[in-house]
Formats: sequence, C-alpha cells, structure tokens
Amino acid sequence: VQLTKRDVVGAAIAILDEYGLGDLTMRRLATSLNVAAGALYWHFPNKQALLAAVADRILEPVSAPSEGAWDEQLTEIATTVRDALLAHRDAAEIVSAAFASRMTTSTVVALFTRSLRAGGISEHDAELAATSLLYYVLGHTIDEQSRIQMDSSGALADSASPLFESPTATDRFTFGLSLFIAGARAMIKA
Amino acid sequence: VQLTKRDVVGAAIAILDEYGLGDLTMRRLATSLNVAAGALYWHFPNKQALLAAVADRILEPVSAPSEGAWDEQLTEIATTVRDALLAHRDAAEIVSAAFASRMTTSTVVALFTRSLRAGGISEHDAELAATSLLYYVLGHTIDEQSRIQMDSSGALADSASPLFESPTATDRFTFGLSLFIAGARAMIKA
DNA sequence: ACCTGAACACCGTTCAAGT
DNA sequence: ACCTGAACACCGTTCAAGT
Repeated sequence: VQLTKRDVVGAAIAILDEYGLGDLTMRRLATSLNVAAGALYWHFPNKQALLAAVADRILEPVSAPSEGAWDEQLTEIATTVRDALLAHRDAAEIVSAAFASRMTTSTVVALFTRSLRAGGISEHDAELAATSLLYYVLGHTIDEQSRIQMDSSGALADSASPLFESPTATDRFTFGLSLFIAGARAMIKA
Repeated sequence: VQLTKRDVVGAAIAILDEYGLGDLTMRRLATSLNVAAGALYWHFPNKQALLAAVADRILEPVSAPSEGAWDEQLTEIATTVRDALLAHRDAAEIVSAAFASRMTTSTVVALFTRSLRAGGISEHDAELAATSLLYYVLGHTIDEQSRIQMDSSGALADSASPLFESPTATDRFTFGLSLFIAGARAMIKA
C-alpha cells in the first residue's frame, strides 16, 4: 500500500508521544513507516512543512465554541486549545513554531477574534487582542509542558496517562486567562 | 591568551547577529574563536548551557525600573525587555528556550512581580501575573522577530541596522501590554 | 588547567536510478 | 507516480593525549 500524508503525520505523532520532539527525526520517522528517508520528501518539501502538518493535526479538535457570552466563549476556546496541546508531548512547542513560521492553517486566532467582536470590541482591536491571547496560551503551555518533561525523571506515581493536567497548572492558566478577559472587559467599558 | 566564558558568549552573540541561530553551531563558534570544538566543552557542559549564558547576556541591559506608578513601571520593564530582545537576531527564541529550561539567572519575573505588588496585588497573584506577562512579551517578540527574518528576503531599504523596530509592531506590543495592565487594574479594584 | 585530534553516532536533504 | 540507495555536507559530544 502507498504512503499518504495522513499516515506520515500519524506516525510522527506516535513518535512524538512515545519519545518526544528530540527523537522525531526524518530518518526515525521513515524507519517507523518501513520506508527510506528520501521517500518522505516526495510527500513533504522539508521537515518544517511536515511539522506544520503535525501542528494542524494537533489542533484539529479545536472547534467553534458553544453559544454563550463572549467571555465564556473565550474561556472555552482557550481551554480547548490548551487541552489539545497537552494531549501530545511537546505539542505546544511544535504548534508555537508552526505559528511563527506562518505555515499552519489553523483558525484559532479567527475564533478568538470572533468572540471578542461579539463582546463589542472593534475588528482591529479584536485581532490584536486575539493574537495577544494566543501568545499567552502558547507561552503558558510550553512552560507547563517542559516542566512535565523535567519531572518525568523524578517518576511521579500519579494518573494512568503520562500527560495529565496538574491541578495547580490549570489554576495558573485560568488565572492568566481571567486577567486577560478582565482587560478586555475594561476596554469595552472605556 | 586563554579563553574565558565571556569571550565564548561574546563570539556566540556575534555569530547570532551576523548569521542567525541556525548557523550558531559549536563547531562554527569554535572556529570563530580559533579553537577546536572540544575546547568549548571545558567551559560549558553542553550547548544548552552555553545558550543559557547567551540568554543572560542578552537580558543584561534589563534593570530595575525608575520610580513611579506601578503601571508605568510595568510598561518600562516590558519595553526594556523587548528592546533587549530586538537588539540581537533570534534573541527572543533563545531567551524563551532558556526560560523554559529554567537555566537562566534573569530577574525579569522578580521585577514584574515587585511592580505588581506595588500596585497592591497579593504576592501570590503578583507572581502568577508576572509570568503571564512574560509569556506575552516573549510570544509577541518571537513572532515579531521571525517576521523580520522572513522580510529580510524581500530586502527592505530602510534603516541602517537590519534590526529596527517597526512602528506598527511597537503599537501592537503596546496594545497587548495595556490590555494586560487593564486586567491587573481591574483585579486590584475587585 | 586548558586545549587538540580524532573519533562516534548521528542529522536533513538531494538525486540518479528503479518500478 | 512513488520510492530506494547512496551520497553530501554537516551536527553535538567524548576523550585520550598533549602542554
């Protein structure tokens, strides 16, 4: 059978979850697909493009928020994004790089922008605020996820999955999120 | 003469400014110092530690803010950090990685925390807010700096330095910063 | 104490040639 | 159209041996 882009991305995520980004090399990935390394370059122009596809797949579960107040929608989207990132090892770093390289097709910024507009913020300001919020979510989750990696040497006997959400990390995330929303609310009143 | 850590970090920053992070390899760095690659490993245990030292050097110009209102202090610190990052190519990425690896000796979070405390926020909340703000500053500047790199192919005939601050980028930065400060202000009133 | 030379075990990417 | 084999030009890191 033939190799599809979907297969390649799936295998990449499998390596990611089991061994981490440091071990996600083109050669290793090719081996796990029983294929020569060069074969990957027929499907993707380079590693960066492959990682962008991985980032898109990671963000796939993020969808439009449920009906509700704009601030509740922001919270829902941000939480969903964080959950999607925590579901795969080093995902925050990969998605962050994909955004920086502008190779992702993700719509998270658009989702944030729409909810902020619903709150009565101008299109221009909503876009700026949306990217600011994304910086926060990515920054927080990268930090959180790198801490998980460091702690994994100290082998904690906790949940079944190695990728669990620490309750205090969730609290810290929620705190920064509400700080942001309070700022947006203040901007609306002014 | 002998090689000092300071020399190594200085040479690393010189390569950074001229060729970027992608070209900052241990071998290239050693060559620029007229030394064998192995010599670097007498001064630093590994590349990560070297980059952490580079990050510390980049943040050296960041110092305590002048006397004034807490919100003005926050703005001053954040602006100084951004300026320090924009002064060297790919600096935001390096500093971000250094923070994630917890190898930096930088005191920026402490500076942010102190000013927030001066505004009347509890120690606990001030620390959380300080890291949130740092995530924003780093996220924004990484994005901004990666854009500079992409544009440099389109060769813009602008300032003398290739590392200039785009006025609109500064506006965007200030917007997110004031959003954050508005959130902090709302928290104080509550 | 500080550095060299040479090696080890890798990388991403390209490309003629095969099917 | 899709993939292999083999090469090119690199990496970070280690370590005996030198001074």
